[in-house]
Amino acid sequence: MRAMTEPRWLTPAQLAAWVRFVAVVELLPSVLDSQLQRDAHLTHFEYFVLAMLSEAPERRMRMTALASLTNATLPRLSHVVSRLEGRAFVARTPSSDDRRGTEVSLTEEGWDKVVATAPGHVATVREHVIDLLDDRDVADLERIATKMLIRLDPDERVGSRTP
Amino acid sequence: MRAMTEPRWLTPAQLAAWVRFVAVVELLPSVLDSQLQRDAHLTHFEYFVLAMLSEAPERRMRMTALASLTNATLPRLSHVVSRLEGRAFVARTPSSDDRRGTEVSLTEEGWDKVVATAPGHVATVREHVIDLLDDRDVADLERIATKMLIRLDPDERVGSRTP
DNA sequence: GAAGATTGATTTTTCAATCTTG
DNA sequence: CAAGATTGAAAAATCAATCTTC
Repeated sequence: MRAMTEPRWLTPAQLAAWVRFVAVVELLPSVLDSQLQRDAHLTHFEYFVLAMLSEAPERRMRMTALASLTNATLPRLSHVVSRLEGRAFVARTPSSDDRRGTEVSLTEEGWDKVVATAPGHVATVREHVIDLLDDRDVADLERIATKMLIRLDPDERVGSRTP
Repeated sequence: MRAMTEPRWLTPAQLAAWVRFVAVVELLPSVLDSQLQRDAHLTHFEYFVLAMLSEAPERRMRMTALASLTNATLPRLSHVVSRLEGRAFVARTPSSDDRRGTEVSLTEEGWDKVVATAPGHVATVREHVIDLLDDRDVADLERIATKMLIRLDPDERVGSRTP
C-alpha cells in the first residue's frame, strides 16, 4: 500500500468512550430536530440561528459573524437565512460600513417565534441531556467539550470571553 | 398561548456546558466526513456501516440489527446500503430463516476498503478528539455519554454486554 | 395487524463556481 | 488577489407510503 508509521489503534478504554460518544453525536441531532419540527416547523439549526440573533445587540448580526457563532459554513447559513427570510422571521439589509457585507436582523415575528419555541426546546434538552447529568457531570462535560473545540474549531478562540 | 408550568431555564453552568457540547456535535461530523470523503470517497456513516459489518460474525448482518448498531433508521440504512452495493462493497441476500428479512454482507472489496481506510480515520479521531483527552477525560466522557444514551436510545440496552 | 425492508418524493446540506467590494 | 456573500447543481437525509411475510 503506502508507507504508514504503524497506525496507533485506540486503547479499549478510548474505544469504549469513542463508540458511545459517536452514538450520541449521531442520535442527538434527530431528537432535537424532531421536537422542533413537530412543535415549531423549525430545524434545530434554524432555531439556533434565530436564538443567536435574539441574543445579539439590536438582534442583528453580520452573516460571517453569525456563521461563526452557529458553527456553520457561509453557503449553508445563506440558504437557511433565505428560508427564514421567506417565512418573515429575519430580514437582510446591506451592511452600512462594508458594502460587501450583509446584516441579518430578527423581525418581530422572528422574536415571537423564538419566545414561543424556547420553552419546549429547553424542555427537550433537559429531558434528553441535562437532567440526566449531576453537577460533576456538567462540569466534566464542559471541560471535555472545551478541549475538543480547540481542535475542531481552531478559529474560535474557545474560552476567551471579552467581558 | 398554552398552560405551561413555568419553563425551567438552564443554570449558567449547564448552559455553558450545553453551548460547547452542542458546538462539538455540530462540528465533529463535518471533520469526520471531510477526511473520509477526501481519502476514501466515503461518508462517515458509510464507513461506520462497513466497519460494523467487518466486525460482525461472518461479516454479515440483518438490516434491522445493522440499523440499530449504527443508530440509523431503516430507510436511511437501506439507501446507504444500496449505494454501497452499487460500489460492490456489500451484497444483499434474502434471509434464510425469516423471508421478510435481508442480510447484508461485506464483500472482499468492502473488507479491503475498511482495512485501507481505518488507519486514516483513526488518526483523525485521535487528532481531533481522543489525543486531546487524558485518561480521566476519557473515563468521564464514557460515563457521561452512557448516561445520555439511556434517554437518546432507549431501545439499546446501553451497558449490557453479553460476554 | 405488526415486523422487516424498500422506494420515491421532499427537504436539507454540501460543493463548486460566481459576483462584488476591499 | 482576498474577504463577504450568494447561487445552482449534486449528494444525502428525512418522510410518507408501499409491499411482503409473519
